[in-house]
Amino acid sequence: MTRKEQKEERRKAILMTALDLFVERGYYDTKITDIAAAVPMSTGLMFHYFESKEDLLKELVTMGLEGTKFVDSMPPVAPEMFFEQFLKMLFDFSATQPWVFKMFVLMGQVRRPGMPEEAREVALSVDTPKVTSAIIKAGQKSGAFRKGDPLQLSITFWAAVQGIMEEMAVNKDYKAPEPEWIVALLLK
Amino acid sequence: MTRKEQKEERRKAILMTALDLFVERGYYDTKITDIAAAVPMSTGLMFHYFESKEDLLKELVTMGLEGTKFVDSMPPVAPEMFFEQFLKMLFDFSATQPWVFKMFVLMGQVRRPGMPEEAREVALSVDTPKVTSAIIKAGQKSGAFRKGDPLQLSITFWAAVQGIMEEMAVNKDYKAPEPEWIVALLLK
DNA sequence: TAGTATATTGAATACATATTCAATGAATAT
DNA sequence: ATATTCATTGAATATGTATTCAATATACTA
Repeated sequence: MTRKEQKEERRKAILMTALDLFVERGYYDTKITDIAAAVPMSTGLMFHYFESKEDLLKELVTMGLEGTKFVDSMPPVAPEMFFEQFLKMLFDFSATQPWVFKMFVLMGQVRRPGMPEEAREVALSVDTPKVTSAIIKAGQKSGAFRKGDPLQLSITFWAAVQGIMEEMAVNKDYKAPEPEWIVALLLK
Repeated sequence: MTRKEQKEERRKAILMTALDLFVERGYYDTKITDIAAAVPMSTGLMFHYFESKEDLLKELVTMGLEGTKFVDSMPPVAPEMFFEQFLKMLFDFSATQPWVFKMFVLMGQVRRPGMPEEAREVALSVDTPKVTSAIIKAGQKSGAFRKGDPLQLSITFWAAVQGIMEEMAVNKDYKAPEPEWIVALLLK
């Protein structure tokens, strides 16, 4: 393994550790020393790999942004199926690929006011509720979805999902719910 | 107005300002100087009214705990109605008594790991999901509620509500959803 | 093997922010 | 009226934590 690859490995280890801690304890309550201790490595070395704590967050969110592209790779399905399949995938990830799941949670957290500006802008650069409101509109036409402003329904849905995922990230005793429970929010 | 009353007023003003900021920007990103500037008052004076920032948070959460008692004052209703009425009340509060609403959001936030221990313990001292799982169980008996572990359903419901309320607290363009959308999570 | 680049450490520094404090003004009591 | 208590300020201090840095070890290059 080349030195460059080594470095890349180490960077990833830091990123994954930071992701865990950011999601479990929150960005501001996670200290650089906490991340360093968990990797483990000295605190000073952290700055050999990342310019700053904010930079670390920004890189994570940028990765997360890439990740949102996997939505595009989902096979096209009817609106009635889209949300259920998406949630199924997401909740399965929570067991098989926790980092994908945590990334999703982080993206939601970083969108909130008060988070470091640069990272926040990256997180806000994809507007999921707007995208999925089109799917909801289609579902309403076909009659399976409940009446109501599609954007409001969409925001409500994703806000509920965010709340549930944060609970999952933090409460180890809590098992992922059935996707259909949550999709019921949208259906007639 | 006596001096004692004056002081009480001022304390309340600080508490309400802090509540706004804590909910909108998060506890750790809200600086004492931010609260002081918003009240407004000098930063030093803050410590004439409260021992510390953590103490301020703890007093807020203690108030919130009192507030949970208003649930007991809700007229007894059938399980199918309980959640819908509760949400209706909560969402109405978001317009008429924003502080009650924000308090609810804050309680949820302070329960999370990484928040100051004393305040967190107070917030955790009431276990809403456990309480309402009994109502869900009753609703399942009567046939209106969907199948599934009552506690898991209960946690899911409140996690979704928390997510939606945080969205409301932060996104001024977002209008409160219809309670029935969310209650659909529990119903058959 | 010698020399150069990279990785690593932990202590020193810089910085942000919570908290204290000495001084001043305003209200209340005697 | 004077004394006493409380409210208020803003600057000084303490504290916690991000960041830098000089020193050392380790890995690569020729």
